[in-house]
Amino acid sequence: MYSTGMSGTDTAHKLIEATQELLWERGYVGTSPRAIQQRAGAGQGSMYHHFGGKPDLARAAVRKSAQEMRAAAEADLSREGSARERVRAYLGRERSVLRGCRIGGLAQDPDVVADPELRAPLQETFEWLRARLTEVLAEGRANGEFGPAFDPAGTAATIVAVVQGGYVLARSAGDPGPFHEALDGLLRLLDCQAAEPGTRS
Amino acid sequence: MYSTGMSGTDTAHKLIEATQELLWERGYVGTSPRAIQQRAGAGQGSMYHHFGGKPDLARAAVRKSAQEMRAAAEADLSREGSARERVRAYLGRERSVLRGCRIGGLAQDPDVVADPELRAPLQETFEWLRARLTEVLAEGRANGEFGPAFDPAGTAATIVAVVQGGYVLARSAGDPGPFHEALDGLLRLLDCQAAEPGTRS
DNA sequence: GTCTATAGCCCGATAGAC
DNA sequence: GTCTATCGGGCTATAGAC
Repeated sequence: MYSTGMSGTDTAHKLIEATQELLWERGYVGTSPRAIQQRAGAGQGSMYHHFGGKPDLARAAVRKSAQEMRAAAEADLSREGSARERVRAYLGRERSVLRGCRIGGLAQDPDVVADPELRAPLQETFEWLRARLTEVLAEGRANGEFGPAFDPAGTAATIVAVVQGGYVLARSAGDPGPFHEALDGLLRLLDCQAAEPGTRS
Repeated sequence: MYSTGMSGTDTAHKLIEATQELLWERGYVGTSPRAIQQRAGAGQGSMYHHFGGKPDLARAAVRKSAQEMRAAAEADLSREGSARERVRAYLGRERSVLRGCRIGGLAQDPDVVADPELRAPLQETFEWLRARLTEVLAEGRANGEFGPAFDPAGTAATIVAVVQGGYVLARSAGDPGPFHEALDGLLRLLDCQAAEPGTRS
C-alpha cells in the first residue's frame, strides 16, 4: 500500500487508471471498489494490498488527473503567439464536452468536498489555472493587446468559470452546443477589450 | 401514486420536499429512498403508494425545483430598471454558494443525464434562462445601453455559464470567493460593452 | 502479491396485514 | 394510506490461504 505518487507496480498503475476513468464517468459516490477491480483486471486482495481503501485510491487517481489536466492547459498557454491567441487556443482545444471536466465534475460530490485530501487537488488545479491565465492576460495588456482598464485577474476567474459552466450546460442539454455558445460569447466580450487603435505596441 | 404535479396529499408533498433537499445535498446517486422516508417522516409503504419509486419521485422533485429556480430568476429579471441593473440584480442575488445550484448540480450525475425525463427540466430551465437574459440584454441594446456590436444571445449564454462555473470553483475551493470573483470579472467585461458616450437614449 | 471466502450493512423494491 | 416483513443484490472491508 502506497499513495505517495511514486512509481509503483504495474497492477497499482492499472488500478489508478481504472479509478481515474470511473471517477470521470460515475463520480466518487458512483464508483465502487468492485467496479475498479473489474476494470483493472485485479482482485480484491490486490487492491487492498496496494491501497488503503476507496478513499486512498481515489486520492491517488484525482492527483494524477489534476496533473494531467494542468499539463494539457500549460501546453496551450505556453505556445508562441499573442495572449489572445493563446487563450483562444486553450478555449478551442478539443474536449469531450459531454463527459464533463474530470476535475470540476468531482466538486459536485459531497464526499469529495468533505475530504480535504480529496478536495485539495481540485482547489489547487483551479487556482493554478486562474493564476496562469492571469499571467498570460497581463502579458497581453503589457503588449498593448488590451486597454489599460482591462482586468487580467478578474477576467481569468471568469474564463475558468465559463469553461466549467459550459460543461454543466452541455450535459444538461445532452448536446455540446451550449458549451461552445458560452465560449464564443466570452471571446466576443474579450475582443471588445482591445486597446484603442494605434496604441498597440 | 401520481406524478403529474397536481395538488396531492400532505404526505406526498413532504416526500417531494425531502427529495428536493436530498437531491441538492447528496445528488441522485447519493439519495436513497430510505433517507427520503426518514426525512419526510413517512414509511416505505407510504412512499411506494404515492410514487412509483425513486426515479418517479425524483422527477417530481426536480420539476418542482426547476420551477422555483425559474421563478426566483424571473423576480430579478423583471424588476424596474435598466438591463444592466437587472442583470446585476440577478447576479448579485444572495445564494448559498457552497451548496451549489439545485439544478445544475444534477447535470454531473450520470443517472440523471441518462434519463430523459429527469434531464429535461435541467435543459428547459437553462434554455429558458438564456432566452430570458437574451431578451433583457436586447432591450438594453435597443435602449442604447450597449453598442450596436453587442451580442445579446452570446452574452446571455456566457452569463449562465459563469454562474454555473462559479459554483464549481467555489465548491472546489471550499470558499465562496471564486464564485464572486468570476461574477465580478464578468460584470467588468460587461461594463466595457457600453455604447460610445452620447449615443445612449 | 494475489486469491477466495465471508462479514455486516444498505440498496431499491415487493407483499400483504391492518 | 400506512405499516412491517422480507427479498435478492451490491457495497466496503477484513481474514486467511497460497
